[in-house]
Amino acid sequence: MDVVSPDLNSILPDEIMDTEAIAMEEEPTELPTPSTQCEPEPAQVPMETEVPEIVSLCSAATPTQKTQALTTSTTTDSTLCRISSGAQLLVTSSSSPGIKPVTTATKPSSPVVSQSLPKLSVPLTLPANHQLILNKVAASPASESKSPGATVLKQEGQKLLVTGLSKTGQPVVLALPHNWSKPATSQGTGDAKAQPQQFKVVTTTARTELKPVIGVQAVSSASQLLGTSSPLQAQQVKTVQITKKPPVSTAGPMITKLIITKALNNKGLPSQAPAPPVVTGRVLTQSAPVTPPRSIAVGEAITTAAQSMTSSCSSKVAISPLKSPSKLTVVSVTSPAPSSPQKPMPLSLNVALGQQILTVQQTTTTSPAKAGTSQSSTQAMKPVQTVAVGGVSTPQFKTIIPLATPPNVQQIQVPGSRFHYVRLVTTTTGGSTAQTASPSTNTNPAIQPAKPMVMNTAAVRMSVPIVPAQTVKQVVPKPMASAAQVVTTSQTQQRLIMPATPLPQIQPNLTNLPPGTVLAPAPGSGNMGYAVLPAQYVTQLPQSAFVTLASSSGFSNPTAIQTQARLPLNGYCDCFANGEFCNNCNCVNCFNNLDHESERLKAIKACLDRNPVAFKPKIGKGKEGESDRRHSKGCNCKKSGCLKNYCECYEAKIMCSSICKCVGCKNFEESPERKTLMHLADAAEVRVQQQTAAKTKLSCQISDLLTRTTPAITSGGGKLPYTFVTKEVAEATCDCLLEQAEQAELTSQPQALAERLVLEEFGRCLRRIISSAAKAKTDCPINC
DNA sequence: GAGTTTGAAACT
DNA sequence: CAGTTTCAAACTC
Repeated sequence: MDVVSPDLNSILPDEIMDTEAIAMEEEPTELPTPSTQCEPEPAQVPMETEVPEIVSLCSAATPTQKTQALTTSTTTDSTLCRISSGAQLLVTSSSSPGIKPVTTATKPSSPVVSQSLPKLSVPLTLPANHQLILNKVAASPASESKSPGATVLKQEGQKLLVTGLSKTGQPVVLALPHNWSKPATSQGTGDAKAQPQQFKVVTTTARTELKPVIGVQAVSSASQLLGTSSPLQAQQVKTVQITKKPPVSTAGPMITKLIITKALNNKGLPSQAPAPPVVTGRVLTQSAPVTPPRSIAVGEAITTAAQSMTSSCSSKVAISPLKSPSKLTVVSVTSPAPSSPQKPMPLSLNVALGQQILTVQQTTTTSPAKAGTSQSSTQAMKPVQTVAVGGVSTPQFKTIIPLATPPNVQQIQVPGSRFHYVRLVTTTTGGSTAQTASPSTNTNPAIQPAKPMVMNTAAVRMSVPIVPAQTVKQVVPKPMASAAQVVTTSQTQQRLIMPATPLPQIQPNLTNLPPGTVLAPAPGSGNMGYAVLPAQYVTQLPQSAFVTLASSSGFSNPTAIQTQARLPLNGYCDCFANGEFCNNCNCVNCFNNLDHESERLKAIKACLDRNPVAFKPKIGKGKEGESDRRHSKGCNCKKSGCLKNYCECYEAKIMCSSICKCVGCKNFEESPERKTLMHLADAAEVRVQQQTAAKTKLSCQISDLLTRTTPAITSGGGKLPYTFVTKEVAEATCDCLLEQAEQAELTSQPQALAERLVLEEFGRCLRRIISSAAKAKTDCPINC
């Protein structure tokens, strides 16, 4: 099960994330090829379906397991967490309070990985209470690792790697050990078979809409993290289920964070570019002080989280929504209940992205015998697991934020904040000693040892919002060891991937971790300011800049906000509203950039002060029991009848609801005007499709002729062969002409104009035929 | 492309 | 909370 289906990789975004902060190396070819058995099923379920079909991605997953997974997914009584389409995926488990920095190193067995994260490791020594900026701009997708700034996720063996070069040319590698679900420590736990570790994917179909509105990125990111190679159909939601493995290090509590973000938008990125597998996930694991430093793959991190859960720690996963067509992938973390009698605890997590709800299944290993169970001495405390997707997607960027490995992690609850923050302090690690999550010594031969992924990181402190507390339902066992789950300090392993595609209008209604969101320091909890930076930030950031955000003292000083320059940072800027830095927009005197970092942060703070939900998606799920999306605030249209794009409801292709204050609304189900508009829109779309198809057909016909007919073209430059005008070409041409005529008719063009349009179209067709013939003549003079 | 309309957000 | 102002997108010509 450790295996991540290669198919999943296809899901990976075209864009390549550029993470300068992360250094990664590709694994040696030794890695076993990923099992092909686990092919994500294309099953599609409406995105809003809360209980998506689960598909096992793991090779190890047996049909039975699939069935289980599905069954568990349907379970609703367990912990439910809604994940908004944030750009972040965060998995954390709290552990013991001890906050010792732990060094992380790759597994000794895996020599390769231990190379560094040059940038992070060295320069990133952050002063306490400071933050780390993680986002990075995606580079051109096509170029893969060769192109700087491109981060490519590769799956080798069962490992998932992200490799690439940052813009600065520094290697970036993210790896998911195939056995990531296994405990980091190579404890000869039971055989893998006994404990099925699986990835399961739940696929749901998103509703098909002209405009995919929902932050799909989050999903895709998650999928990337999983390393699935199968291409995701647009509008699919996938849930990955991970079976927990026994805790790795028993020494101490561990906290694992996983943040995944992805940017959908391809501004400036060639949308057509082939999508190389991209890795967006990174996980850092922090072992307890006692345990040796090590680096952990994502899977492992999750496992760790599960462990922590068992130890009455809460693990949280936040998935930021990415604006992707309609894919949503949720990674569920399965946590075994160590202390408890191995009863499987199905925890279902619901993720809502805009209108989408994902169910994340959490299964716990049922058999105690399995894995060398962690030493979780803690009692049978029910772990709290939270999955949240939130954040603002930034279209243009993907960000992977590597977190230093074994840093101290503190979960901090900021009063008044919906977000939980984790403070991470990582120490630079030589990296040589670190162990990979999947020990080669694994007792289960079936499980391929995960290749160690080494991430060197300098001491870094990172503050990351884990989960918006309010947005996520948490099931907290009464017998919590410590009441303050949220504010707990623990050591963790972390990886951050920051997001970012903006979902300007449609975002998950629940949790949002808006990139660019800055939260004031928790008065009582700490002196730290918290911020989530948009991916663009990274691009603008010089290496050293990663730290700069941390120092933003503006948070601590609320009064400073008052002075913020309103200028470009005002709410009118969509970039800013989306939590992004301005890039290629038309802003004048723009302050929404790194050059005006402090002003920007202040503005963000000010916005949040004014409107705590300023960065939340406007379109969310309706009231309980309502399946349709609706505008969170409702529109206020007066003249447009809510049938123009001025209306936010109409623009989002949703009906106005009772909360709207619009006047003369015609945007309701039975509205004839609305129906007419919809009909016209559909008709227009059909026409465009037909026209495109006709042109495509013509091109194909011509191309086909060129390849197979080798007509009697005289090399001497004689007449262009009329033989090109074959029956097929003639038919295709006629199609084009008819289409043109139809279009003219539909648009009520005068006959004269219609005729002219048809003739012009005919002229174009002829030119194309002639051009193609001439080209053929030139290209194959010999044959001719 | 310029000008107008529109409604959200900011502001008072 | 209501009215006004500002703004940029949507729309029209």
